[in-house]
Amino acid sequence: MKRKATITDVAKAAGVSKGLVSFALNDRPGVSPETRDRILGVARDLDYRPSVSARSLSTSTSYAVGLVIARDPEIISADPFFPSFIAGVERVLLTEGRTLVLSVVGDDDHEATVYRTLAAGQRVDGVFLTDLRRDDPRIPMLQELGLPAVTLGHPGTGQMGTGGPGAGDPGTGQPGAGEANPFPSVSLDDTPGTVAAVRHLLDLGHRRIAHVIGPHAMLHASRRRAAFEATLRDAGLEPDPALVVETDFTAAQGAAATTALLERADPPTAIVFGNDPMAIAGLGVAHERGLTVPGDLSITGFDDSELARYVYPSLTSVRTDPLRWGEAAARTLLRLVADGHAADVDLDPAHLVVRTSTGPVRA
Amino acid sequence: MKRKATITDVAKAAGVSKGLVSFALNDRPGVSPETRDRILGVARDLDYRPSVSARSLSTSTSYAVGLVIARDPEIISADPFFPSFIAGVERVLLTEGRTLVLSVVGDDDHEATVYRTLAAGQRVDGVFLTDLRRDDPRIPMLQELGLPAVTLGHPGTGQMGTGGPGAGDPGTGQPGAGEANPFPSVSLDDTPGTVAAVRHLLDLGHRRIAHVIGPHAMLHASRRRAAFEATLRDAGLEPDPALVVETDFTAAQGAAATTALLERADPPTAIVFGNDPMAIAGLGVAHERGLTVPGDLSITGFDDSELARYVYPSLTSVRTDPLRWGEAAARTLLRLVADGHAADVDLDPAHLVVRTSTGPVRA
DNA sequence: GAGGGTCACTGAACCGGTATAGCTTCGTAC
DNA sequence: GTACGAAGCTATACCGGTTCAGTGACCCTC
Repeated sequence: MKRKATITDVAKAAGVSKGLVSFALNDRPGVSPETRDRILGVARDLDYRPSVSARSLSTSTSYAVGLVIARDPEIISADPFFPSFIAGVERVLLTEGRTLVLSVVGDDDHEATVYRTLAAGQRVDGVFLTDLRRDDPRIPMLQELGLPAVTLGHPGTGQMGTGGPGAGDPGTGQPGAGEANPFPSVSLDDTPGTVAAVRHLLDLGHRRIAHVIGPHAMLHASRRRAAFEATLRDAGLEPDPALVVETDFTAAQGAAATTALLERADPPTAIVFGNDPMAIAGLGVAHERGLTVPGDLSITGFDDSELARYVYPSLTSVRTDPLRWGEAAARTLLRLVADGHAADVDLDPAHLVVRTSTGPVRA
Repeated sequence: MKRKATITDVAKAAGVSKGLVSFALNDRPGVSPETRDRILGVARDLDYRPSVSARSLSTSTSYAVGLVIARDPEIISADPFFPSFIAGVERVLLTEGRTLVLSVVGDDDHEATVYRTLAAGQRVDGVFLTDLRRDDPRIPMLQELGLPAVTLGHPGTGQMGTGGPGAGDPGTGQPGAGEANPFPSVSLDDTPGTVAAVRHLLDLGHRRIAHVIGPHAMLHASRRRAAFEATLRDAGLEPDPALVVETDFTAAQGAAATTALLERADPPTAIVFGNDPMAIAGLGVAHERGLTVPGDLSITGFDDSELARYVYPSLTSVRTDPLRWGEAAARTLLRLVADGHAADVDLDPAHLVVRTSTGPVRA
């Protein structure tokens, strides 16, 4: 293994100053075409690659972006959202020569430390802010740190985009309409998907519909809950709080929630789950108890993971396209870092994919 | 947002030279206890954090390790192995102040480029080598690049550890026993798990057992196949090549393979799947065709993901503990980077977790 | 009380890039 | 024929750490 070529080596070999090599490589004006070609040729011959740390040091740029995931390892592995999202992010970063610095922290305490470390150590130029929480403390913190960020969804209204057509969403409102999002957001409005799922069940005749949601602290959970309840009210039904169960998104809690719901004196005839793993676990519990799906119980998932299509019965789910979400978020973050600003992006809203886990309520 | 404090600020504030500050912070001898305390105090007051790029530049160390995943985004999101593995890696890195640089590349062409870029740009100090392939070209490449690496499993014999007790493994042998692994390996012998799965099915009376495996090019696929076939032979059965189906690890191909197997004139009575998503998809196909599991068909998975416990019927699977694997791999890689060498690690071998997707063959 | 050794500390070089002021050289305008 | 401007290039400072040779001060020893 021979020593790596530095910019000085290239300069010497090309018979110019290293400043000029820098100019040529970053194609800036002030270099004659012939010299530029010669320099580029020499660089190629020497297999020269600029040192990222040296470049970072002089430009105060790290050429990397960060993703901090504050969820239990268990949950991450079960929920296909993040892997897909990351894949989308990578797809963009790769073409731009940036890298992704990933941090998985179990609990929230460490989370703040991680952001501080990333920011202070100049490890990353910007970060993605996922799983937004109510009055998310990370937003002022990142502002104070001066670390650019892109939020997944609007902090004010969860992932609400420009407003789901006709969704209403009277539950969440704009809490503190004054506090605008200081960061660009990339949103995929999941309200229409939730609404469609509930309407679909209503159309099938269901009246006792349960909702198994994610952690209350996460904005999208409360937003989806609001959409869920608003849709019921639109149909003239009063939502029953006892039919809303909060979980941590794991299959284990999805199963437990299903069991609890089915053991009630007046069990629901349909359950809307907050993600696919929980829905699949719910499917298992139903079978276990001798219920048929969708005969005795209809079930819907969320995110439309690959497996949804292949379980039995195939799972009606809400498609959110995390891959595209990751791509859009990455593009927005890179633009923000480069230009100092970037426009909000609204992706195609989530929509319902009807399969065979939902059916008419038993007469 | 005020400017970040540099080592020079600390030095000035403490009234010493910056060299001494560096010594104090990296607690090296040659600093009096009082001075050290004073410096550390000042550093804390100023909320000083060393710049990673500056440090990287002078030490030629990036304080980051890399993981390159060369699988389709689709597959990664379906297969819980990598998320868990990454979570394990993170758990260790976090305590050591290192970060993980992740790269997801769809196809193998880009893979080489990514390694070269990571190495040449001094982006990472070392990498994890996953999904080892037969005569893996990445090994000589990394050697040539001088980039430290840790392999998941032995390149010679797949993930074989010190040899599963009594497993025999006459199929794989040591191909080219001369080519030792230049890198330390962290292995989790999955042969005992495979053997146990097949034995379990044989004990239940199954004779026509199919095997749905991962890509042939990946070492663990061929190793598991060998273990599978050896176990059949031990029982006096001749393996039927038609009952071995190669897939890309996606649920889609798992479903397709199951369909193909069940449409044969002499369908298998049990199927051993290479991962859980495929097994779950297989479960779905069986149900779809009106078969009961395990009455008409027994099914086993691999990796024992969280969902395995919650599908119906609950999935008999082989537990491999990717989380612990990640932790061990990270520790080994850090040691390798720090000391220049590290010992191979053999984790507890995979073992079978029997649930309800396997049962006696129908009389 | 001079020589030797240790300890605490300083100052400057260095890592490999980028940024910029300044120096040639040449062409053109008046 | 001199002045001026621009193009092309060089030299050097700088980013923020680490490393190491060197400098005093102090103690010990004979």
